[in-house]
Amino acid sequence: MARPDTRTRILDTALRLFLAKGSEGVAVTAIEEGAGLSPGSGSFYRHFRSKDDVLAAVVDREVDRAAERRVVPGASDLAGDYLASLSALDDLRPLVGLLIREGARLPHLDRVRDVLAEQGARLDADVLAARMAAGEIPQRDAEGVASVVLFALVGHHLAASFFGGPVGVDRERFARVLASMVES
Amino acid sequence: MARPDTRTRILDTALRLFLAKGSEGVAVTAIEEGAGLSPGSGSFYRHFRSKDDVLAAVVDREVDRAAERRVVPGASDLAGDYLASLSALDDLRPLVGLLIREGARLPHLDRVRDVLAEQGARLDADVLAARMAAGEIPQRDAEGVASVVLFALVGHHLAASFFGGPVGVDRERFARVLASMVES
DNA sequence: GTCTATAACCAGATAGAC
DNA sequence: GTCTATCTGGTTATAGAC
Repeated sequence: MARPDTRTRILDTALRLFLAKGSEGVAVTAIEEGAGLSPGSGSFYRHFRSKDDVLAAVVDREVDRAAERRVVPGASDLAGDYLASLSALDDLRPLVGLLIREGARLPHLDRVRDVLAEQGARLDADVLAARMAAGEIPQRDAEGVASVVLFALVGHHLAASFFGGPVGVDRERFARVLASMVES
Repeated sequence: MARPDTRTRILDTALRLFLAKGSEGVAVTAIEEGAGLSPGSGSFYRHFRSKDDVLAAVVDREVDRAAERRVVPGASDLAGDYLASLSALDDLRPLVGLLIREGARLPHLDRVRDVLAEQGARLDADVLAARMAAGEIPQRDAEGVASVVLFALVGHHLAASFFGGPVGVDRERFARVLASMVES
């Protein structure tokens, strides 16, 4: 595994530092240093026009990575579905981290939102409504249940992401309990 | 209602700007301007030693406000409880916003965590376990259910906070559905 | 306590040699 | 493509008059 090229090393370093300190708190000098370039040299600028430019490129790359992921279609049971969703959220972690730290300042916010929405689409109220109609799960406000499930999963993920580790019960147990609350 | 004193105006302005842009992105000049002082004058420094100092003071004030709030003890029904919890989270919004934007850079992080934990304590697994034992709600993994409830509420709140408005179903409906999922 | 003025510093970005 | 060196602008923070 050869050393990645300079552009890639800059992107990797920038992502890491932006997540740790926010883009405002990171000097181009520090990015150069982290990428193995001489700090203070303008070598960074042979690859990106500005710090905003590299932020946009970092976001683009993360969105691309997120978009590439194929969403597995409805698995066997609900608990499995929810566990898979938590894993999918894991993959989105760097992107979500950027979103949280940079807020509305992020470029391409529309595209980011689209990709996140697509990832969340599988937790659709329609699927729940169909299962309710089929009598597989109890009749309830399908849209409301979908909303509860979505926010429970996202909340669990955000807490783990924010505190840097698992919070509360582990994810298998979490998915199991959540499924049981939907199913009965 | 007289105009607040300068120190208070500085704190108010700093909170607003920090939430909007993050503390790194806010110049002391801008805080002075927002507080009705002449931008570029060092008048700010008659009240705070530095920008970090005012950040600490802003956090302190928000934590104090959060700590002052009395948590209403277990109300009549679960849905009412959950609705009250969402309102309590609303009050914490500025503090949570700071936490999200500033991350680990925040001073007094321990105290912040303590206050937030206290606010969340009412969603205790013990209460659920007692109701399960009393036969009021179905027997389930009480700790797991408490975790799901907590993250659902927090997730709902964070999404609303982040996107600047209600997301998905309204909170009454959300609380009602969540309660029904716990109760049956 | 607020102002004008300014010092000291640091970060973003560029020039030109190699 | 990377380096040394530097320009430039903006930000923190201070000095001293009022």
